[in-house]
Amino acid sequence: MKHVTIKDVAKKLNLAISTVSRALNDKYDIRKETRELVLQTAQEMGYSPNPIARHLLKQCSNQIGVVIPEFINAFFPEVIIGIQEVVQKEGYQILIMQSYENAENELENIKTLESNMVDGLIVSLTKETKDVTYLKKLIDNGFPIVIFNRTNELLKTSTVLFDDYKWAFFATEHLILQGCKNIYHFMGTKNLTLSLNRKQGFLDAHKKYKMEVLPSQIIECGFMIHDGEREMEKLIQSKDIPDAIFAANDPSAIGAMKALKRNGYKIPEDVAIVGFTESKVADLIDPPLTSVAQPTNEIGQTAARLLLQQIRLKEGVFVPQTIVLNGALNIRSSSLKKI
Amino acid sequence: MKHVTIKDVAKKLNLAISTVSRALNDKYDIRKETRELVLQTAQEMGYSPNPIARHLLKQCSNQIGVVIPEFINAFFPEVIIGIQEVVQKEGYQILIMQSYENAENELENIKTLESNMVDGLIVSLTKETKDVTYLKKLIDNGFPIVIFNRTNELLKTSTVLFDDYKWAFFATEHLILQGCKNIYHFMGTKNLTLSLNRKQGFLDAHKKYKMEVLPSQIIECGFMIHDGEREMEKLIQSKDIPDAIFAANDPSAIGAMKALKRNGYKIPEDVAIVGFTESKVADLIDPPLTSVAQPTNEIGQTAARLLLQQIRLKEGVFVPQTIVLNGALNIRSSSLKKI
DNA sequence: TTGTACGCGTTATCAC
DNA sequence: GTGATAACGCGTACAA
Repeated sequence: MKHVTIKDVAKKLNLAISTVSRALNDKYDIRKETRELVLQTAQEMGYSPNPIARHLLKQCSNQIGVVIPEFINAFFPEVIIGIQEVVQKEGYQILIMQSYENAENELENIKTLESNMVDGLIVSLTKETKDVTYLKKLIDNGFPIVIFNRTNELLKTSTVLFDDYKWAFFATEHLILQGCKNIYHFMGTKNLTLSLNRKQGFLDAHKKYKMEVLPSQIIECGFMIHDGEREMEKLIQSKDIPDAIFAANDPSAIGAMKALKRNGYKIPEDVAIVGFTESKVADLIDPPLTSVAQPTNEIGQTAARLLLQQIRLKEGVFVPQTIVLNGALNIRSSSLKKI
Repeated sequence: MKHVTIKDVAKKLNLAISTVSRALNDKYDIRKETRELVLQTAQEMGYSPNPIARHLLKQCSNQIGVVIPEFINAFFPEVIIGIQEVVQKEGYQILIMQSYENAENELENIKTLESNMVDGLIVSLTKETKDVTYLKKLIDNGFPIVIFNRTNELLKTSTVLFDDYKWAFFATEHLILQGCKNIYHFMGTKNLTLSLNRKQGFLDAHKKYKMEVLPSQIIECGFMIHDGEREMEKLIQSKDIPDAIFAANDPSAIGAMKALKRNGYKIPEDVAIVGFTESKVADLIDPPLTSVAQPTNEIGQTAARLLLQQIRLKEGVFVPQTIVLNGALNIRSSSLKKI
């Protein structure tokens, strides 16, 4: 697997390395004939430039690293497609690493990408990430980083967020207006800002209608189907059945539905369900799931644009921007008590 | 974002670069005290080795590239998790690139990873990939590559496959035994071997029961929900309604279900449905979908093991292995005509 | 035990 | 226009 190098081409043509380099890069003054000769023989010999060498010299790579917690749920893959749509046009490529919702993997992924000289990083934190000192250090040193959705208050850099508070409020209000009196919230892990915002929306909707919320109505849950299933099963075992559940995302809502159906409860008659982060299957499952839709593609595109902007800033002063995107509540039968 | 280099450390300690290098790599004879001094100051200065420089020198990177067609469907992400479980233990990291089911992107991804000096590649082809000359050239040059699931007959390298033929046969037989007389097959694109194998299983099951298959019963379809939806909608428009559908994967089966339900057809009474490549939502949708389960995690692990084996082979003779994994048919109500 | 010098593949800055 | 050379950061054979 010997790679053909610029040197090989130079030797073959009895030219200096620098001449070949110039021909290849179409630089400075170079005689047309020599350039075309070089180009042609390079082609024939199967030469392709070695980006590694170029990175070492230029200290940049035209590559962007993307670090996400998981890609089992459709959310992150969809965001990545948005990212790719933007950066590809500008000649950048993305390298994706997933952390498997594990903070150690995340740190290692970030270090790997950084030392591979990506020009910038787009990150969404693991549900377990508590210590962000390394990321903070990178940001403080001026390394271009954009965070989306799952962030941490300590990270002062450009961020793309969803209006979690507002839509959690609306989702909860919708359940209240359906006549639900005992709504439980399956919240995400506490170290994520989005979990806190969604919880706050849940609380404030109750406050608006002067309804009290007991601590037992808020259950810290994971983001996967089995998490929702497990928590719901626990409730069922202890005969503690709410009349509605507002889950922090669709998979945990779907898990709750699984457990409820298995135990003979009817949705929405016995328990109404609302999810978050509209998934492709929301309207396929039985019953179709009411959910808050996030603009996944737009999140990716926005994050990518902010990052490219930051990368190209060079010497100017970098002012972090936070962009909050809007969504929609797709109401389906999982939450409609009366028709 | 100035990186601390080995040179900086050397200068600070008034040592030669090579001494520092040796201390860091714990090589040869080096005085304990100097080594510890170097280690400590390197730590203090925040030194971390530059992998790019190391790649250039060593011509290898301890990184493995993974190129997949898409990750909207759960299949590929699950395979990647299997890959990661194996390679991480051996000190390798994976860089993931997705081709968006586009052959051009795929080629570019492969080239990027190769020239970034990944030590090997794990690839599953795009549904559109017809020209595999570049991959073939890499393989012929001895570059370690493992293909899984979506392959092409020209690629003579280690491959991890699913027994598509057998399980397509069983899935079809199941429908026949349910009394279906007019089964349609939504097949994958023709250039993928797996599509041909699944089709052949479909045909041979009919042959076993002496049932004829008309060309119109086989419809080339994509792998996404909207593909199945579109093809089913076409059939409905032309009043050409089968009594069963065997789809080449779950999403296209789900798409077909969507179109059928929207048009008032009952599943399985009017049309029975069987999917392929068990997805997480198969038993959540309405009605639960019968599907062939593939061992996604095992596919990933096996591919990773074959690749590591090939990478470490060094000078030995490489003998490509093809490993065919087994699955299961999960029968649910979408295909049960009588209970 | 430590320092010197070279090379990995490029590009850029000099001379000529 | 073209050639020689330094540099990017690291590892290592060789000299000291």
